Amino acid sequence: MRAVQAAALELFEARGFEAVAVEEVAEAAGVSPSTLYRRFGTKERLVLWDESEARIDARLGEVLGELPPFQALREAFVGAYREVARDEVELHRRRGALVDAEPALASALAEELDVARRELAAALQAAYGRRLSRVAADLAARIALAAFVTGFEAWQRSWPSGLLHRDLARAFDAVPDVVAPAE
Amino acid sequence: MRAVQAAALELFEARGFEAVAVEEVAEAAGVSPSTLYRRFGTKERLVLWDESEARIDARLGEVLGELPPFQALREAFVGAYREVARDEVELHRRRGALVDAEPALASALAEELDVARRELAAALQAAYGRRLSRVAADLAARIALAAFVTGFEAWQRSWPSGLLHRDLARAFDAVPDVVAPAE
DNA sequence: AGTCGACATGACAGTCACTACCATAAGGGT
DNA sequence: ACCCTTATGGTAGTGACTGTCATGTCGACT
Repeated sequence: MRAVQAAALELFEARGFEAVAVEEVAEAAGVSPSTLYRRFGTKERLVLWDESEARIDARLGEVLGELPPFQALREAFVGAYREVARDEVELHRRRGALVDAEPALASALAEELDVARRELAAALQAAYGRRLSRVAADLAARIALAAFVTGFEAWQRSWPSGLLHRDLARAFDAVPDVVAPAE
Repeated sequence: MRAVQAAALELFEARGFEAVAVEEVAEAAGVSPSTLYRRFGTKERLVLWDESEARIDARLGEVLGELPPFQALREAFVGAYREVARDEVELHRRRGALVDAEPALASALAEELDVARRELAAALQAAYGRRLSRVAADLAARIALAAFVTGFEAWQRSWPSGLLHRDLARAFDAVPDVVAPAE
């Protein structure tokens, strides 16, 4: 899988996402289109597929219920990226750059985040029960994802001087100011 | 356009979004597939196309710079829906129900919101200049859209007793509590 | 009235992501 | 050797979407 994604990134970076047919990626990676679709599902997931999402879920499982809802989300996202290997960070950056450059990928990312939002809201509801209304759980999940993506993009712009988990933390901490600015 | 959308909604509600081919919508509406694609662009936009978005933009133009950034966004969304005709509200509800029922439409909506987020962030930057950092503008736009959609969905669930603009206002007002809960 | 140009529409052919469906290996246990 | 499971490759389709060209319609201009 990693090898297939690597081959796909090479091709997409060189010639553009739309200009490369899935069949070419399959050939370059040495697998059949059938297998490729079975594993990745869509052309976009060749880029968006990410092993490290599991770490966010794991961290969230540890802190859910221990902290207030939004703080738990903050810790899940920030904590998950506190220790990542250097080559993995480089992969995040390449994929992020590709997403920024290709509208089709930006759209697909928006879809995936929408799915993630549903799962986060459901996890919050399960952990906090009726202490958290449906509307509040939904809002918390949406705002946390907003902070996450904003922090990630800020990190991309600050490359290579920035630290991902630090930029994420900054984005989360900026939320209260943005919502109720002193002005 | 309204007529075409009406025909599309009838078909999609009756037989499901995926089960209806664009060609069938074209025939039912009495236009050619060519024209249909030229006007709506994608199959999903047959449902998502919305005349009233212009009112949000208009209201935003009035209050941008007059209020603090997030308050301006709040007023743009809430104010735009304060006075809407009854049949138009009914159309919103039908389209919202379809979006909830059809994953393909939910994905497409996520994409459109992502585009809207970019435009909002750009408008904020233009209006507030360097008083608002890029990260803050991005966050404000994302959070406002989060509150908007959350409020819209809450309104759908409360139908027919709720008022759209009131549920929107509630969602926006819930944001500070969600971010920093007393617990 | 007649003519030209702009513009919307329709028809046609083609591309490509994606989906069944079936056949074929490749291990793994009995 | 015998299956049973699982992963893979191949093949034939579907349907959304694009590009292009021809046709009509309407208004402006002479």
